[in-house]
Amino acid sequence: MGRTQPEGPMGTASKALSLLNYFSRAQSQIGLSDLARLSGMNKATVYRLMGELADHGFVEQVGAGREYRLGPAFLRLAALREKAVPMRELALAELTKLSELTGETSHMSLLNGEVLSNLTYSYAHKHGTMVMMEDAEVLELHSTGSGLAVLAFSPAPFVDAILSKPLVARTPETVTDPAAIQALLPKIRKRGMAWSIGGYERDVYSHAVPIFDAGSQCIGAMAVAAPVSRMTDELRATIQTELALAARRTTRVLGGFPPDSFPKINPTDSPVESELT
Amino acid sequence: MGRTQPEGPMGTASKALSLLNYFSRAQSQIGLSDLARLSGMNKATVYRLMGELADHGFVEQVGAGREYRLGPAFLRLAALREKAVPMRELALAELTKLSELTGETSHMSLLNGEVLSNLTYSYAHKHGTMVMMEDAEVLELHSTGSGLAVLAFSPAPFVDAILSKPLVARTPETVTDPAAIQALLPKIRKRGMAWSIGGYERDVYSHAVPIFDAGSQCIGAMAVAAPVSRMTDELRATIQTELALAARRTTRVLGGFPPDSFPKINPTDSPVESELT
DNA sequence: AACCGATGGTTCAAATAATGAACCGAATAG
DNA sequence: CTATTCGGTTCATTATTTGAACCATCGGTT
Repeated sequence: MGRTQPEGPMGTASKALSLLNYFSRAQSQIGLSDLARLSGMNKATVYRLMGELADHGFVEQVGAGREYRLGPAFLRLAALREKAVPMRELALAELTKLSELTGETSHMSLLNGEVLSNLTYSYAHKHGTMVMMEDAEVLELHSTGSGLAVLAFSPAPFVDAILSKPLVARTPETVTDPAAIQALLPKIRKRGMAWSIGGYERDVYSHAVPIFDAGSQCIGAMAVAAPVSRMTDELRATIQTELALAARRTTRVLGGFPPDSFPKINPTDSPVESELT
Repeated sequence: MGRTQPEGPMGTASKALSLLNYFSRAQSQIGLSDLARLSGMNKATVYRLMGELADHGFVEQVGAGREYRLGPAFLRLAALREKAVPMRELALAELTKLSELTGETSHMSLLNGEVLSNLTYSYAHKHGTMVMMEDAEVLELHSTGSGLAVLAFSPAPFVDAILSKPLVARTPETVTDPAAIQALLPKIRKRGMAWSIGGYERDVYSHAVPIFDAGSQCIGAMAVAAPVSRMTDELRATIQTELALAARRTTRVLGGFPPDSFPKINPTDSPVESELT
């Protein structure tokens, strides 16, 4: 997936595909004029491109306003992808174990352009409260544990590009100073794990470990998210141990390899206190 | 989805998207040259288009042969589609009930170009044997109950186009004579339900009812598939009654409407014997 | 080793397809 | 009734796509 976006003029196919990125959980239907405005393309161009997307079932038009929404073709293609590369299934198996062992919500997300999107998750049913997740939920790179884990193991130009944009504060705890975030990354690299305490959702204490592909590129992260109020030294130790193991198994089972620089797991390591505050 | 394919020259975006259609359960990885041959496009064109698809995560290259396979973007987009239009979830709810009531495998598939692709399915666990299904399994229109149900409620030009192509016999029971199939369609239209006995898999007795969208276009079918050996008058009656009800509810809950010509369900209708033999 | 026929990838002039300002008719708002 | 919106359409201008030919590399055969 592309850490290769702004390369000269976009091809026509790319323009069509990029239109799909404006659909989200929050905005599932978009009209022609809106789409033209959002994309900065000419209305006629958008009209023709969306027509082509519609011919293939990638979008469909609905209702009186003739608004567009994502089409049914994705269900078929996602099933084919999952059959060829059962990422979701394999990740879910690890997450299920991880949630049982830790008693907390675990999830895995994939890098998609400049954000992470949630691939799948697993709840524990040990407590009356738990951190909630959603399919295809978007996680920002700068404000989440998973995002920091990914940043720490991504190429410097990519990191710089992300951190040079305005960083929105999701909570009062969110770190929005690029320099402060850059300073965190070496620690994360050394530990092979990132933390975030209340940076995304106020009361969520999150640990995250990067996941790598066959070329040792970081493609996403596996994470455990617990309520801040429930975090103890013991829980932290359990999460850190089990998450590291689960993430390593996941990278392996997906056919990937951690980079040589990635720290080896040592079971006798003492749990690490947060270094984010 | 498109019953609108062969309209003059394809746009560039369409060419790119059509490349995705060569990936299937059987062929999940395709090399550049193969793809060029399959599509009839120039190798350089395919190379550039696949590069654009790869930039957006729609395909990825893998291994030594640099072969392409479908990318992770579909997982995200499918999740967004399902969130916006929970077809799969709603259909599965109906299928689960349907399988419980009938004791047999039920499934739903969507029209995708000139074939049906399976959306989801539900097994009953009443018997030791059952008809097996798979996600994104492809069903031909001429040789399956679901396909006949769709044909019977599709525009004549579309039906003619399908039946004018060579019809492969999946089993000795498959009807491959276009005229014979055309003759079946009025009966299916009258009953609002199609049958297929051993036409696709040797020992499968299948009933199918079309599903319609908001414009009363047929978009797919819901079906119950039982082993031929298990079919009795009683089971047939149960399947016909429950399938008709489930399909009607499904069309409704998806926001669709049967066309005016579609037969109303009358609970006192006597079960129908097969008219396919 | 030399050769063959594959493969993935690249080039550049020629040909084609994409583009966008302006325009429509319809629906809505003031 | 006027003024904006909307989705959709047109067509001369323009910029992009195209494809034959070209590499370099790989694996098998002779």
